Amino acid sequence: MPELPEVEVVRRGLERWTAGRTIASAEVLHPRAVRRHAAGPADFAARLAGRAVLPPRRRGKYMWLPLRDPEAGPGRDGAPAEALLAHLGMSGQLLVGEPGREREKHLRVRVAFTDGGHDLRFVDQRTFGHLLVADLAPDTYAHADDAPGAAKNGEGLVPEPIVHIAADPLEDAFDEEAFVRALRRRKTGIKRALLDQSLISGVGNIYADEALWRARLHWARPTETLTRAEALRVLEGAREVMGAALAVGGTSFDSLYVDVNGDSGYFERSLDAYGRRDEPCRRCGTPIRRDEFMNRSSYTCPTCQPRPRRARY
DNA sequence: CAAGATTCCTGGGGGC
DNA sequence: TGCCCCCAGGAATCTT
Repeated sequence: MPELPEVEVVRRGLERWTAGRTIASAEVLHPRAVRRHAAGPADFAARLAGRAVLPPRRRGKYMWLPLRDPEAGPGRDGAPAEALLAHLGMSGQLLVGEPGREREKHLRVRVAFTDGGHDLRFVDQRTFGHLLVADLAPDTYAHADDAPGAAKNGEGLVPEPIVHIAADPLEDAFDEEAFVRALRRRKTGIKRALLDQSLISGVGNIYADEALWRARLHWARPTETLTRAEALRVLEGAREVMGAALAVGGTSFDSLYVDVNGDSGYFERSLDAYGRRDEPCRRCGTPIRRDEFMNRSSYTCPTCQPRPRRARY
């Protein structure tokens, strides 16, 4: 399941393989893959054809390729106005490879480039992921002191459909104090808050459990009872675990999460809580417990992460 | 308005 | 061996 580290691995692959190239054409093989592009698949393809792609950017689990008109000469500020926005959902893959290779079974969108080199394919078995072309809007999380000239790569801009997505904890723009304040103002359980992308982005079910295990907090802990120190501990746990996962190429349980070259990450063996039902806690040896919550699994150590007397879901 | 429930989707795997 | 059912879960959209 692609969360922040997995998406970042893909973003880096795109940076290497697509930045600076010009799109020749795009082909939508399954309309559901572009369902959030309101103007429809034909408009989606038309907006990509002939555009050059700038280095990819990412916020949380979303990534985007700012688009530029290659013929735009001097006299304009050169700042991109639109971007190709992608979310991988549960099973989405962005793959780069030889144009002539066989079509993947769940190929949804194919993008060809004017140089005739490697193409870009969006493959998605469960079709929870999607692509769209969107206007770029000012980023409310951006620092005001961005370097001059940065705008030409779309810095300080974010696709309009994701302006409500909070900064992620690996961004410079992430405001720790604002996060702690917002978290403690909520009246819900800590895990639900971590999964709410408008508070902190990039955290999904796997890394939420890992961050909580590191912080020694139970998933049903009411946010309004968290101390400042506890809130910072969860944040630190999230940063550490996602940073460690990124360093080894992300987490992969099967062939559904892969980088742009189709290779899997190695972080699964390093998980401390997620998926470890009945296995000994790596801190204290107590068997890890699985609970059901929000129609998904939550894994905790009953000793290190005792259930609060007053639980919130 | 905020919190919680519902909804979309497909193939792998377990049970019988 | 085959079939049925459950399960995985991000986030928009809904209901309360």
